[in-house]
Amino acid sequence: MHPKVSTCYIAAMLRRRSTYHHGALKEAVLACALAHMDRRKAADFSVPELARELGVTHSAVYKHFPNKKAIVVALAERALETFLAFAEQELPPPSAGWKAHPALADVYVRFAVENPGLFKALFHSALEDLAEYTALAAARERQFAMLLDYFARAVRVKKGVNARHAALAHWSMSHGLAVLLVDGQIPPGELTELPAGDLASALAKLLERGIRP
Amino acid sequence: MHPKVSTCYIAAMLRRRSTYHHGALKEAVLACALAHMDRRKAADFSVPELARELGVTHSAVYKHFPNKKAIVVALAERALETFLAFAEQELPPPSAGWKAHPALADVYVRFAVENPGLFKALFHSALEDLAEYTALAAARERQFAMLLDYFARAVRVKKGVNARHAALAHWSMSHGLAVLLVDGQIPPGELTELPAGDLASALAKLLERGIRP
DNA sequence: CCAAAAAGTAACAACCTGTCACTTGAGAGA
DNA sequence: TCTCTCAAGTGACAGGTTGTTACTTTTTGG
Repeated sequence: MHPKVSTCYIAAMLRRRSTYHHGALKEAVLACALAHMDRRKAADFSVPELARELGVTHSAVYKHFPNKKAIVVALAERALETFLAFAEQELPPPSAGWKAHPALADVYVRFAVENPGLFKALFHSALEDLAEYTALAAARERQFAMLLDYFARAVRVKKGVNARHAALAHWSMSHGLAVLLVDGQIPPGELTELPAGDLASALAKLLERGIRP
Repeated sequence: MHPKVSTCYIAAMLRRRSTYHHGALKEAVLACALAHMDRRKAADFSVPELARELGVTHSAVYKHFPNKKAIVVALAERALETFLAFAEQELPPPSAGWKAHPALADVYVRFAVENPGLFKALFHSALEDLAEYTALAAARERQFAMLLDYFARAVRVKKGVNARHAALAHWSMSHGLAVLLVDGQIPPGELTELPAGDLASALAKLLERGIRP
């Protein structure tokens, strides 16, 4: 959908453009910004640098986005869409019950590792105050609620266990692993002994087996 | 040790200083930067703004720190010290075995929530490339290793369970909860039903009890 | 007491965010 | 086809930030 290749493609197209207007700058800016967030760990980019790579003045970018924050917001919206599509494609239906949990944790972590830029955009510090972006704020709220709901369904709840708290625990576990991997605090090779493509569920099992006598 | 009050105190002292040199600017800059990182979620600050609050030219700051990164590094070093002191004061000795785990998770999360600025400094994006700050890099490496070691000791390891992986799972859980709380993704009131001052351990127990049939 | 070093200042360069007046060209309607 | 309008791009600018440099002031050690 938004492969990294497209950046170079669009950029090249732009550079040898013969027409004054190309009509693809908005998309190109998003792709380029995402590429930067994917590559650099700093989770940031500079508008003039994007514009330079796209062979355009930085003012042109501001014709499509009111400010830099809007670019991050657009990426975050895209991140929500992408995650949703990924989850729908990979996850068993919620009716699958607690067995679905490892899959959800795994999908969460894999999404982050395979799309570090989108993941960082979703939790970018520029999104702290979304007052003027109520659409994204609502969407993110909804998505987090849905996530927690899914986690809660996936958890087999014993009596006395608050399902929401258990869901928060699972979210914490998945999010922590995702963040530590994306930030490079846990080196990628660290988990190679675990079943490939199932890191989170494997860790969850370890946690479950290891914690009690 | 480094209370938030000291910022105002030092700043006031500086503002009505009669002497040309006050000899406390370095400390004042650190306190002021920490205050900013505590207050604002953005985990960032601007050197001129700090200097303005301290009644000093921004160039003066650069007499004490070669660059902005060095300020973050100094805060990160302080974070390591503070966390270590906090942990030593709060934790049972490693020989306590698996029973220590909930305490460690709890200490980790409480440290983050009570010292959001220090916690953010420790994982600040400016620390990505620590090539020229080998001291901090080594210290952080050591500390993370120690943390994982402690987690590993705290986990009761059954046969077939890789202790390091189990420790990573616990770190992920603690870190994820800390990040989500500090970033405000989990509202502070969300966990009020859980035993106060023992959030992480309560969640770990939920995780343990909830995951399996 | 004085000379050197420490600490602060002012001015500067380079970059980034964002704005504005202006220009260009593409497409719609007569 | 011609023209008019408006979206899209340009260059110049203002103000903020990082960091440097040459200069000034104060402290301090011999």
